[in-house]
Amino acid sequence: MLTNHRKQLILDILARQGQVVAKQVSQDLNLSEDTIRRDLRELAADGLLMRVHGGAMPVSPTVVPIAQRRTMAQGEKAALGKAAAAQIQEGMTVVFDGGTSNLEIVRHLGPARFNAVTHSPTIAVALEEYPHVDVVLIGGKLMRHSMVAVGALASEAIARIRADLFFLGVTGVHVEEGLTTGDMEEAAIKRQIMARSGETIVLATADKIGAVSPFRVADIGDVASLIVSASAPQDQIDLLQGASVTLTTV
Amino acid sequence: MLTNHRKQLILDILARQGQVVAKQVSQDLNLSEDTIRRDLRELAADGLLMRVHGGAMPVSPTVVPIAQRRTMAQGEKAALGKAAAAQIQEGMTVVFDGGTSNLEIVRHLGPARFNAVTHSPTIAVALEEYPHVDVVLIGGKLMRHSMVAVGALASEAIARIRADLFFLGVTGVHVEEGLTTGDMEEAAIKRQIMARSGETIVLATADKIGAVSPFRVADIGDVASLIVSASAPQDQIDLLQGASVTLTTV
DNA sequence: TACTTTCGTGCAATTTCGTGCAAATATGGA
DNA sequence: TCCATATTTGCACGAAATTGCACGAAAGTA
Repeated sequence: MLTNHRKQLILDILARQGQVVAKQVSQDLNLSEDTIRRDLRELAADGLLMRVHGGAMPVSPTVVPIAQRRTMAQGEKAALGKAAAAQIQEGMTVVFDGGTSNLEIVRHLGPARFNAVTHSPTIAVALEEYPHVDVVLIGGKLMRHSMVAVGALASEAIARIRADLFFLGVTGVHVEEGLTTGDMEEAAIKRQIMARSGETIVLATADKIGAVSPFRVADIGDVASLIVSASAPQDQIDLLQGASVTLTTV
Repeated sequence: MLTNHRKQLILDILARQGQVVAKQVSQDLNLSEDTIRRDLRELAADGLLMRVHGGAMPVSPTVVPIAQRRTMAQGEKAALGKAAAAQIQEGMTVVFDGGTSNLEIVRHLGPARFNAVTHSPTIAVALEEYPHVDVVLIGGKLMRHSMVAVGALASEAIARIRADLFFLGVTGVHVEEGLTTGDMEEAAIKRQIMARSGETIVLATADKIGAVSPFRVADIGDVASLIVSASAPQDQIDLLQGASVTLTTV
């Protein structure tokens, strides 16, 4: 590993997350903390960041407009994405379903190295900016509106995968009708990925709670965890709490 | 091994991986580190790269290789893309390789209905806005910088395809060295797609004419047509006209 | 205050760098 | 063809850079 390359990496992390933790980086790169601290000192001497106890912060808010905008404009989906991204641990294999909610997870990924699997080219493109994440793309016929690969090709590829985590995207979350989506092919693929994954997590914005779409993917009890927006109607949240699922509201 | 050839190779590695490690290159090419270091020194003197301890980095510290290439040769690529898009006929099955040139083809697609196949999620996303085009995505392990799927998964999927047309992307077009690219896996996939396609068309911007990258995809005579920028050096164009290939300059 | 974590400095081990030099190879002219 | 010259390559060796560790100081936490 080249020193300059490592420094760029540190600046990348800073730009993306708004902070750098020396210990974290040293573990990620498998180097001593001394080395990382030396880098931080030198970068600080160049005015590229500001040292703080434990790591570093951006030198000024305007230098990292991207990172700041992200933390400032935290809409409902961004908050859900952040909570979901926190579930990803070093070394995991994680499947990302398509959809804007899952895209929001990718936008809030931390520094953990893991293997990503997705059948959504949109998600794959978004993952490009994380050099420490290995990406496997699932191919197949692309659905027109949802932009996810389905069909026999996708099915075969998924059969080869064993994942730890699956972020499932649905258009309806209903206590009795379960998790539903608008296309039969997509529902089938989602079911198949669930079967190949250790845990399934569903992100649901307020508008999806209590909604029902034509095709059922699974029952609510089939997923390990449900991350819902706290802005959803209280009565719907109460109903979900009756179901046998870990409910997280953000 | 020619000195200039080796230097070109080093620049290619730099563009592809964003860094060059002297030790690594010397082992790959079975040469002493001294030789590689000398090359690096000379390339640095020409301002083509920046020396760092252990190897070299791009001249601009924050340059992302793929992003750089995206902004390069804007008008030239658009013209090439337009000419290539005109080759697509109603009902065809067309494979799009990755790369910015092929992205430009997608941006200039006409109204013809056809089936698109691609192993590049970037291309797939760009195809979304054409509702009359059916898209099949080829999955696999995603290469870091070029963002195309490779490996066994991709290979198996390609084996199922029969296409009429293949828009091949390469980083080097040389009369004697043929069509070359910077990664072995990618070269293998490209070859396989060629074998499954009726006709192969190569788009080449001026900077690729006469260039040679480490891994050969095919000979120039193996492709049906070559669409090159008229702004390429005349002597290089003359050389290509001697080859047995349909040459279109735009 | 007591305890833990992080910081900075000095130091030694390792890696990489630059230069000089000699051998091998390529070039060019008689 | 043969010889002189220029270029390229590999090696040796001292210099410089990088890295990890030790240890006392400083900062943060309860």
